[in-house]
Amino acid sequence: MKQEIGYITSLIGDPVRTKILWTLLDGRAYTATELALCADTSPQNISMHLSKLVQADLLAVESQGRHKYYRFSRPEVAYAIEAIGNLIPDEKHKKITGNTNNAAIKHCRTCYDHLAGKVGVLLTEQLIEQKLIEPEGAVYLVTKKGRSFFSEFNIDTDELKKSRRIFAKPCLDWTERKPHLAGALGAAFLEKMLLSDYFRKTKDSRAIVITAKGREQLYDRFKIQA
Amino acid sequence: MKQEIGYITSLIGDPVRTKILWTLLDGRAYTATELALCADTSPQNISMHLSKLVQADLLAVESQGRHKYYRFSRPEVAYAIEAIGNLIPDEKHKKITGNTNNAAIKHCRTCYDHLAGKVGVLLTEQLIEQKLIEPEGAVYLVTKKGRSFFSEFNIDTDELKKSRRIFAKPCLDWTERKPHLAGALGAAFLEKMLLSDYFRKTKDSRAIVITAKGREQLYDRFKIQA
DNA sequence: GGTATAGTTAAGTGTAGATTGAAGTGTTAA
DNA sequence: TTAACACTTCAATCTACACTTAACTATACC
Repeated sequence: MKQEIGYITSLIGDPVRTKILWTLLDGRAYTATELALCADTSPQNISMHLSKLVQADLLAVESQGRHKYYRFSRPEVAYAIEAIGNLIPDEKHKKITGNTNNAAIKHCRTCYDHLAGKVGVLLTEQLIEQKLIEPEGAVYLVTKKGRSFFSEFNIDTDELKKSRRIFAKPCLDWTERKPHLAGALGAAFLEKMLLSDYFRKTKDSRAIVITAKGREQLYDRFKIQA
Repeated sequence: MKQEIGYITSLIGDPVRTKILWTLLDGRAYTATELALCADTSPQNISMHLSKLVQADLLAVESQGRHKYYRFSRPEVAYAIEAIGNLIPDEKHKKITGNTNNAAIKHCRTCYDHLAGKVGVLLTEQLIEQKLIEPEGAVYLVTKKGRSFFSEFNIDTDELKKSRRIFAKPCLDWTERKPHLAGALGAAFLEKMLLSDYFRKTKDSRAIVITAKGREQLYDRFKIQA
């Protein structure tokens, strides 16, 4: 039973669970009650749904005091949800989540734990253009020039490669339909840019706002007018 | 309603519809009754499910006489289903579809309309190794050497590029977890290899058998012992 | 200690939507 | 021109499983 796709699809298929997964796509860990709010349902109900998702190894839990934090158990889950997002009938992507601020989310957002949207795609294209990373098969390699670039952000690429997680790979952007940088490097890069206050996360959305500082840097380094 | 993921996930979530989608993953077009057999349900029921999938633009229909042939409306649907396949709990992939011939399907199969499985991945690696195609961003480019290679198979790569479909891209293999060649080129390549009788499709499975001729060619050209 | 908050578990209920049965349209082939 | 076949449509039925109500455990903080 557990080894069939039907098991996975039926899990993903429930509207409440879909909302949970869609919410977690911003890469943050959420508590059960936060998710209950997002999915607009009761604590008991969300608890039931979450336990099913954990049992199927789609989500992982971590207890912190009386809170329980839920997040994706592995990046493939996020990739699959994104792939499903790609199937949403086009029609100019009118209502993306039923929310309103779709312009912002198309422009600049997180995809699991890395940068996506128009800005994410442009940035990735520039990293390649400037020969900081280069595509090789279905992954990206970091060039010598790239290694020193990332070290400016306190990212030790050699150290990152040691992690179990895939180092750097393209992830298809569901609004731009072009690839953006994902994997351990993509995650680290976004993390450092958030730390450097180039970007700031928004409260209840995957949208990300670009700070004045970030705007300046994006233009100076990459000629991106964000 | 139609512009939300919940709409898509709930469609994919039904067990009968999942079976339909999983079956169509071999790239063939199936009639309604064939699909009813695969999904082990009644004609009326399959008709209802199919019409929902068509309405959502996940499937396309073509009438031929009194038959109706169903297939994926676009490659992204197949990619999404494959991405979900990647989420099946590992445990050595014991029961892949509930069928028995899992060894064959892991070794050599179709993924939508191109070659996948161990052989598909090895072949793709060799195409890169021999500099017939080269990765560039999230797509593959065909080298000059590659152009003449494919023309041996009566594939006019320049002509192929004119189609709306993405020319050549890596697709993550859900058994090998490595990329294999997809897109218009991947589809054309498999088509020609089937025509040349290197491979033959099997009746009710995505598994593909390698002919003696194919085995020879794979070794001679690519040093692949299949 | 006591009280508030976070989350879980168990039993009973309700309903969306899959399934079935019966009757229909259009197509093929004898 | 009849019969068999491929598929659809429309009610009627059935049922899995999400949701609720209620009682419970565990942690936090005063």
